[in-house]
Amino acid sequence: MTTIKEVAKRAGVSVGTASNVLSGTVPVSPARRESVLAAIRDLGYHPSDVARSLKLRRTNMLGLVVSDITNPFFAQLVRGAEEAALAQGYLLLTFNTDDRVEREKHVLGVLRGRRVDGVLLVVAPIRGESSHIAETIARGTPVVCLDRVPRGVSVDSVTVDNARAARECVEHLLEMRHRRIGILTGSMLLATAQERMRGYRRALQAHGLSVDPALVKEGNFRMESGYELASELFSSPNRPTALFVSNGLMAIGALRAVADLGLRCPEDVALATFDDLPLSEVLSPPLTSVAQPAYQMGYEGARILFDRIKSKRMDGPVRVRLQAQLKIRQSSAFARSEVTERQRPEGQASSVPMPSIEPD
Amino acid sequence: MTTIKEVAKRAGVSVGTASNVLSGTVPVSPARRESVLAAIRDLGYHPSDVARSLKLRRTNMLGLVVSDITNPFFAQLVRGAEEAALAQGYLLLTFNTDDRVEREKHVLGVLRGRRVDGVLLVVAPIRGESSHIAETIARGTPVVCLDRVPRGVSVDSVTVDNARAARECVEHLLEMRHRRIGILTGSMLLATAQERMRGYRRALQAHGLSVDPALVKEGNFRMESGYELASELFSSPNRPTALFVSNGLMAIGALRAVADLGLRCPEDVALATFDDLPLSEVLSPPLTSVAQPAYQMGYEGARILFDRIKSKRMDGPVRVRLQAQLKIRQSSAFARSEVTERQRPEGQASSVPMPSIEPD
DNA sequence: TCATCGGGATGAATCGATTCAATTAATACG
DNA sequence: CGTATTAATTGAATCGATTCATCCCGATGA
Repeated sequence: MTTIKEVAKRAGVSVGTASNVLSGTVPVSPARRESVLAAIRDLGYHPSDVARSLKLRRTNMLGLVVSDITNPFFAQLVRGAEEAALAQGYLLLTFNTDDRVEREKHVLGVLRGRRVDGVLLVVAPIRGESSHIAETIARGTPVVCLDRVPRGVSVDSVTVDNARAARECVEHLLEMRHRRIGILTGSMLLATAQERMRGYRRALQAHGLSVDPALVKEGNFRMESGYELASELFSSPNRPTALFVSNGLMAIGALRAVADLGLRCPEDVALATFDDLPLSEVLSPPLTSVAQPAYQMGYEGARILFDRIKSKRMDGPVRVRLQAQLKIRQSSAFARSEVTERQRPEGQASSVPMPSIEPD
Repeated sequence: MTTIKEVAKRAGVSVGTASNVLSGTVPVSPARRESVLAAIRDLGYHPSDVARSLKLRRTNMLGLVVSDITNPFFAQLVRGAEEAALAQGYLLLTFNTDDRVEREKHVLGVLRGRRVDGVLLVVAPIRGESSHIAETIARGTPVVCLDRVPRGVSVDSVTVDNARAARECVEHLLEMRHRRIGILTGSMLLATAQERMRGYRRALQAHGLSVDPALVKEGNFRMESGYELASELFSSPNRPTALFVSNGLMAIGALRAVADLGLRCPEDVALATFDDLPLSEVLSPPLTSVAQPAYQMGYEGARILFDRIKSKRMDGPVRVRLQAQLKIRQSSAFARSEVTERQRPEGQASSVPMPSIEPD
């Protein structure tokens, strides 16, 4: 691997001059500049970002810690963060924690060793306070939390207005004349799960209904969990006529449970869910779902992080809250639908354009 | 940020000794070892991997370049690579190229600057030869290609036996009495697409059938492309009775097209596809699909890379070929099915356990 | 008593860049 | 022509680790 010293020697200049040609911050006479550029070309020189990072005490790398990249929601979020990062010349060191705090802590330690300039973090559920995050920030590494805000920590964040979106979604089910509406939540240690639960409760209360504990099931945001909880819920004697699921993977599990129990959706049970998976539209029935701006969340998070990094401000936390969008499809049709299978309107789903994998 | 020099000073020893305590390669007297450890604790010292990388001329980082992480197949592959990497103390710098060669080239340049120890690469389709890959290897950065092998380059690879899997899949459709079987391929610039096409052709030939060009549609492995091509294919006067789709995203598009055309699957048209998405089972109908060992591919690729890195061998390329597994479900039921909707056997799909997101 | 041996410890050199004080060259001005 | 001024260039110090030649000192043996 050739170094700047070799370039300088071949061009017959000092390393300082060679460096100045590279950076362009200090003027260099055309003649020398040319010979340096020629040397670079001849030797196929590429500067070492490692050496540069050491000297500048800045790595131009960000840590990106998510729960699980195979969850389409996080995959989108990662893409958004990547786009923003690359545009600023930053690279992403990506990690999955599978929602395990010990992995999260470990990863934060690793990132410290690597001297990343900042961290984008989707926190794992944890009982008690997250001191390791506060410590990371105190040590001088800015952190921006995405999707979920940890308790007891003052930290920048980009989240979705979960309560509002959940409420809107459940209200839609109420408008569809449902009165017994169940809910599958994620781990109640997570702010997102709590907020979605709150939205559910508010919607019911606004309609003079109260929450029936038998219809509330706490899971862990995974498909298996959705399957199991929905199975329990739907095989109980007086099962709900509609179900609000608080994330996409659980919804898929729930749908599977519905099918396995020989129930039909939406005729026997209506479904509405958080997360608009690319497949929500192709499923049968197409799923009514809350489309979260995952890509934007990653993108915005990275921008906030850059701002922290560049300004070096340590002032009060920036909290950005994005709005989600309810997409009404056929899984939440009227209870005791009057229309038959054949006649049911197809308008809703078909009029929506094909979802694009490519953001923007 | 505290340095080893400060640790040494506080412990009253030389930096050399402090370093020796850290590495443990050189014996240090118990008394000094203790005082160094105490200093480390007091100061909250974490060694800088940047400085260490510079000195050791090794970064313990791998580049991971994939097409698009929102494709569940690649998400799984990334998880496999991450698992293997972390186990060896390596970190992953992850990039998406969206199958654009210019991005691939750019990323390879960036990774060069970062001095990664190796690269895991899912190549983008390209016309002509991929000299940039050969150059990367020649410069001393080992590369392992995953899923797709570039043409004209001698490089390590981990791929799936696409031809065999495709053939098996199409033969299954033939056994289901289909005779007019269409195919949606990916970009024919990709080895994977070619091989799957070959498998399709071989299966037909083995049954005395020849490939009807009107039933062959080339796409780009994306959902939109699957939708468009399937729409064309199925609205033609004498449409196929079955369709073999060469990747999961296109299959979802195709399924959508089938629905939009008012056709039923499998009654009007049977479907079988590459890629066993987590939702394949939940779709209606559950999709017959070729389950690729994506996770394993990432894992194996990383292992091969470590071997190259550590052994520094530059000998002939290692080519690992993994086998895929055909999962027969209801989307490929008998043509002109005698069984009615209600009576159709549910065995196949329901007996399969819930797909796990967690590998292993 | 003196030479030998060896385990520990030291500190300078090194990795490959950036940067800045010092120096040199070029130009302008009186 | 000498000096002040500006512009370009140099080279050494620095970032924070590792490593190795060298040195120190106590123990051992003759």
